Amino acid sequence: MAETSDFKAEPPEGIDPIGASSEGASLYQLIREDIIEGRLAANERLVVTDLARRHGTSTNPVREALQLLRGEGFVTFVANRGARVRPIDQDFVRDIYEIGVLIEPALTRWFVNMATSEDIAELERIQGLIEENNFADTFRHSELDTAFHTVMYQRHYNRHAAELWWKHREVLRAVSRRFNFTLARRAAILREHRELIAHIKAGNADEAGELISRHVEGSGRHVLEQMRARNAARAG
Amino acid sequence: MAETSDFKAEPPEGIDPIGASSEGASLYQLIREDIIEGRLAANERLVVTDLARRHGTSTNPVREALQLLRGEGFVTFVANRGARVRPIDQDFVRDIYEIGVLIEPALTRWFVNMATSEDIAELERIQGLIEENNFADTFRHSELDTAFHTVMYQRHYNRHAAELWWKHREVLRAVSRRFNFTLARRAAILREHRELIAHIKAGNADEAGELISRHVEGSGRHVLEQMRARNAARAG
DNA sequence: ACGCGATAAATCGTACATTGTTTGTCGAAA
DNA sequence: TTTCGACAAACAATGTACGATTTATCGCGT
Repeated sequence: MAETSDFKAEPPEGIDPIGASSEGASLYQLIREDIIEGRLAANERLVVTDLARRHGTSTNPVREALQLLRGEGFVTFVANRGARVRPIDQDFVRDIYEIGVLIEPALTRWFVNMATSEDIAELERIQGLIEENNFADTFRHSELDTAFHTVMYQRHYNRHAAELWWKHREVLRAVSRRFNFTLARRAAILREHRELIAHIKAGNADEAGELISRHVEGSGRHVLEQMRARNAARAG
Repeated sequence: MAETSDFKAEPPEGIDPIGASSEGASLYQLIREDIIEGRLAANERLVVTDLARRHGTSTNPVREALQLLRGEGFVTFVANRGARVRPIDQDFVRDIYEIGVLIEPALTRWFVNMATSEDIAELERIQGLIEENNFADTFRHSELDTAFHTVMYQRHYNRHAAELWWKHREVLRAVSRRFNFTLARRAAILREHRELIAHIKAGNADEAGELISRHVEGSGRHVLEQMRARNAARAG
């Protein structure tokens, strides 16, 4: 499939939660992206009439999209006062990184024991693109990094865990795109990916799991540090 | 608060995801319970008109409730074909138990380091009620057991993880109520709870985490075994 | 038994009514 | 003059009704 060099991260199969009415589905996606990408401010009111006008539909599809987003946790509701954008703040990001630290090692261990040579080739190919890009294009790195991990988690039998990972990843991807990578972090990412591939080749499931745990934790620490810095800059 | 002996499990604070319109909220809860408790069969069609008539409202609140349930994963949608009940089958249950095995130990370790003497007294009180009930009333055991773990996870700083646990727990509670506990499982539950309290008192966070891991895994194995048995009985 | 077309049924979008909330103005008291 | 509160008008959320379009059902003819 993605033989071209422009990578677009795709969800693991069977995850796509869309399927609403054509109108509703696209509305859901649009609003959701606006939230994740930060185009809608934290706690901003989501006025049904406005959204309907802005997207050229009537109010009902908007209302349904908002409920869907509520169920997924991106929107909060207060009775008779409508919807607001759930803030994607440091606590939010920390929470989902910590959950990742708990879940991803298990997914990784399973993958190591199930990996085919095609899987490994694919990982090495993506890793090649990552090193080639070398953080020049932040967006591209973000997509490639996501693709790298998707190869590992894609086929896991625990669809709930895989779906959870993907939903979290979509948020983190958008958040981390807003920042630059420190030199130290760049080096760590490349090193850890290479080390991970080595462990997979050797069939060292536990070592790979350990490594992923540190990888995710380091990634979380890095992003949170950046968020803190930006907040401090904004406040000071 | 719950000084009376009839326990009703309550969610950790700040979790309640309701807050829709008065109609919509209750509708959401009613349909959700019908799914979790198994009153609506797996893959059953959820016809908006029927649900509206049955609950004495118009269709719009139903549609919104269904979207909310979709976001939470209890309902699946196909475009132009409406909603169906997501089956709560063995895979589903296995998936969320496995996630529990990964997450609950971390929540437990944190609790052990934060537990006050009031917390411990509360745990011992609930454990007393559990032993007093001694599985005579399955429903009651289910509520008490949930309350026991809620005491531990309630105040965790990672609200996402606590919320995830609670949502999973609501499903598992309903599922496990459909079965009886084997004598072996009864003994294990009581023993592990007592042992857990001892670890908490001693401040042994890691041991408590280890124990919870086994506790959840054992619980999952037990429920899955029962589901398998019932399925086999139904098939044969 | 097997298409196949008519009919029934359900989803989905639109428009509207009702109810509750927010806002802004006016006037009186400090 | 400023502040506070009552009141009214605008606004927005929530519920209802309805029509258009798609999907499911059923009976008929082959």
